[in-house]
Amino acid sequence: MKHKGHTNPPGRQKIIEALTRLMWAKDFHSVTTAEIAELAGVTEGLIYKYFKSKKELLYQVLNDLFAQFNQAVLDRMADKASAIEKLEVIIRSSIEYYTANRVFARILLLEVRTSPDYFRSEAYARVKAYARTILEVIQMGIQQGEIKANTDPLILRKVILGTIEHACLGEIIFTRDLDVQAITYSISTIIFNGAKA
Amino acid sequence: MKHKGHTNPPGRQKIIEALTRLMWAKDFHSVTTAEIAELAGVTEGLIYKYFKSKKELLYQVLNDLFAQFNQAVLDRMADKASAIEKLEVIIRSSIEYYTANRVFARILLLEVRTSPDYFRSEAYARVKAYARTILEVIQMGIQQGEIKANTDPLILRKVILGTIEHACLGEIIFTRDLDVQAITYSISTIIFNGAKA
DNA sequence: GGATGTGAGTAAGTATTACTCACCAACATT
DNA sequence: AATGTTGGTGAGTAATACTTACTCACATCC
Repeated sequence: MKHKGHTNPPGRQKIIEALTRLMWAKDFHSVTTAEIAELAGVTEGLIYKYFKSKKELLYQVLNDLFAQFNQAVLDRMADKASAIEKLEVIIRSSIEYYTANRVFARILLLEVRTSPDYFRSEAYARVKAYARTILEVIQMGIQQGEIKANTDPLILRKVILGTIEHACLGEIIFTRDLDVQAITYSISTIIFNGAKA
Repeated sequence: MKHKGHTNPPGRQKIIEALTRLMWAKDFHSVTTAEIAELAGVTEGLIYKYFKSKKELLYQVLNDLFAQFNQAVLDRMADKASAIEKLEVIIRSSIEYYTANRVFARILLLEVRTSPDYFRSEAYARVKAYARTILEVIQMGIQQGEIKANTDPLILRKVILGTIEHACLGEIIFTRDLDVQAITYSISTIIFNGAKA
């Protein structure tokens, strides 16, 4: 019998937690279903009751984690009036959250992107919605005259997201610590004021 | 007997070519050693004569491809005098090369980064050397007064590399085409002149 | 010109892995 | 009392990455 996905039984939650914990130590591919089942205290078969595949399990984990991340950023953005302030909050919050939740960051920025299935998943739909929010902030900034009128909003978003991701990747992979305030300031300065003298 | 790696016999080259060709159609993990061997016209055992593991094979493929990429960019940078011009060449060449060689880009930006072994590989050493070259260009630009003196060179590099990668990722994954000239111009404008009005 | 070693390649394994399927035991609902 | 649904088990299975023992061809050296 197949699970319909309208409940959240303890076994299911244990499986999600087990994968998340195991991914502190190694990458997704190196984690086996046997390990997950053992740590969760269930049988391997149960994993496939709740998730179509090992990958699908990963996407669900990401989906849960991203929902939290998204909410955290939106909350912090709420009280900022100007578009540039909002974008600064996005930069600072992302870096903060990524470094504080390395497993989440690794899943989002590295593990899922390799396979095409991800881009049809619920998790990716959430990521897309988040990206749209950023785009709207940029467009608002242009309308209000805060951001140069000739700026391509899609490209500015790429600059912002790409920079954030690249800035965190090194620290995530090598588990180095970084000074969130200093990096946020440096990034904002370059993106908003330009590098040219 | 183990292979010592001082020659490049036909079998070895066939294996590398086979993996590269197979990765046009699917991601690395979905490509099996059986498939590689069949397309190369050799036995599975031979793969493990020349490569310690399937991953090691991937790193070697990347190593070869990155060497070409690196050389192509350096050649194009050679005749540019100013630092900003050099950086523009880097941006344009990267985007051009990534979109023209999607398999290379996918390996470099997506497939290898998931496992820690990569960061100890020869291929990664090459990538690091390339990154150092970019850093030197930025430092030169600061010394010559082209780039703002208070710019953090490491952060500017992150902005440039992060933006390039993010800009290409979407197009690589969804195999969309992009206007290299237009995107290069937009990116350069934002990074060098800033987004703020 | 036999002995010795070495590089290129094969063939037949093996342990592990992701995934399946039939089944069980409660507990609702009809 | 019959029927279905949910949460969970346990014994499988095909396929996969990797290993080991083995050829064959060809240099080189005394």
